[in-house]
Amino acid sequence: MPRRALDNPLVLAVLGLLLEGPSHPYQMLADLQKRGSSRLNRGTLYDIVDAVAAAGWIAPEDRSRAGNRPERTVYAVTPSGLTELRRRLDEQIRTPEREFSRFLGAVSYLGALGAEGAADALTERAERLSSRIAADREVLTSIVSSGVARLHMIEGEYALAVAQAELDWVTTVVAEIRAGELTWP
Amino acid sequence: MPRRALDNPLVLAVLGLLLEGPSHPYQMLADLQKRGSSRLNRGTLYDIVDAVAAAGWIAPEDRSRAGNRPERTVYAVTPSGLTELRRRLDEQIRTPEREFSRFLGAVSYLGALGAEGAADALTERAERLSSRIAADREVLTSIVSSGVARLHMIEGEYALAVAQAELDWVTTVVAEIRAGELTWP
DNA sequence: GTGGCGTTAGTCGAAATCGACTGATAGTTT
DNA sequence: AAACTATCAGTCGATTTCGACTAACGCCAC
Repeated sequence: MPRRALDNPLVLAVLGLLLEGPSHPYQMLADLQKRGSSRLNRGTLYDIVDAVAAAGWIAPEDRSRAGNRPERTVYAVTPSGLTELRRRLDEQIRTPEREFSRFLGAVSYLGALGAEGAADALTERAERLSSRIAADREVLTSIVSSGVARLHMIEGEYALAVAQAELDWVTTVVAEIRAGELTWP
Repeated sequence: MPRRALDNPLVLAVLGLLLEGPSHPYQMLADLQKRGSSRLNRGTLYDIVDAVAAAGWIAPEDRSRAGNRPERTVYAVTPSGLTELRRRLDEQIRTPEREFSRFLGAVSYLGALGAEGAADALTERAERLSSRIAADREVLTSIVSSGVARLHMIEGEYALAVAQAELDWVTTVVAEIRAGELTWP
């Protein structure tokens, strides 16, 4: 009985997805990937779904098959699963955690690139970030104006806000390096 | 020969730490933890160090022991390790990745908490965030004014900037919910 | 001086995660 | 119609990560 597996952040994602309607793992994978979740392994998802089912938070609803393809097991959230979802949601929103992104890990050792190298790399990041932000913003507004409730796009707004802050920071740092205000010891 | 292990973000951290001087895993662990890195397992660190050493990017320098305690193997970066560090640094700074924090995962399903519940939880987050930001800011300025080069604290500045952006976003969303501008469908 | 407690340092079996593989269907070339 | 490719769905052995354990030291109190 996998116990530690229930710590996985995917648990929340699975519960959340199933809240919008019953689904099977393969489908969930596609949904999660469309919502941008990079690096997410199929095998892992099946393991998590099994663990969540063992915990009683979701239950198989149906074992349909289309044609002679492998059976697909369709799951739905149970009442206790709904409670658990709310509990986790509440807790994870209330308590901010220090998360360590790849980028944060990298800037820690910015010194090793030298002033030039650092300014260079940061400049490219700024460019990429800024075009990604523009694209995302466009997608977001077009979806919302097509009638989808803003609440369902709220995580997109958050991501944009954070990305914009990062962009601002990167551009000011580049400026400081170029102006000689941030010096290499 | 562990190959995938070299993808681990800890690899960069190990290389970066050793750049500041030779050290042994247990010491690195303490350093990394002091720099705020939460969730970081000792066993994992030893595994990574082994893998990095097998890749030839670091090499044992010394096997000293204090008293009759377990030997400690002191590692130092090799020339090829320095190259690799620069390569990774450059790449990770240049290419922004979509990272998925716990919080982002949670806001995606904010709906499940209801307007009241959401506003409540977000309010608490805002409070905690804001006091943490104040504390961090103070620590940062005191360190810099004590003579440590600003470049070595740059990741702290970045973290603060992002945290502040998150705080701003959370407070505006709370205000919108309370004002009935963000509605529950 | 010995009993307890916190720190130093590392090891190792168990648990979680990954990704390559299977094997079927549907559509498109050749 | 055989051959090729893409998508659907899941399984399973190999790899990675975890955390409980060992064990020695230093220090303080009783």
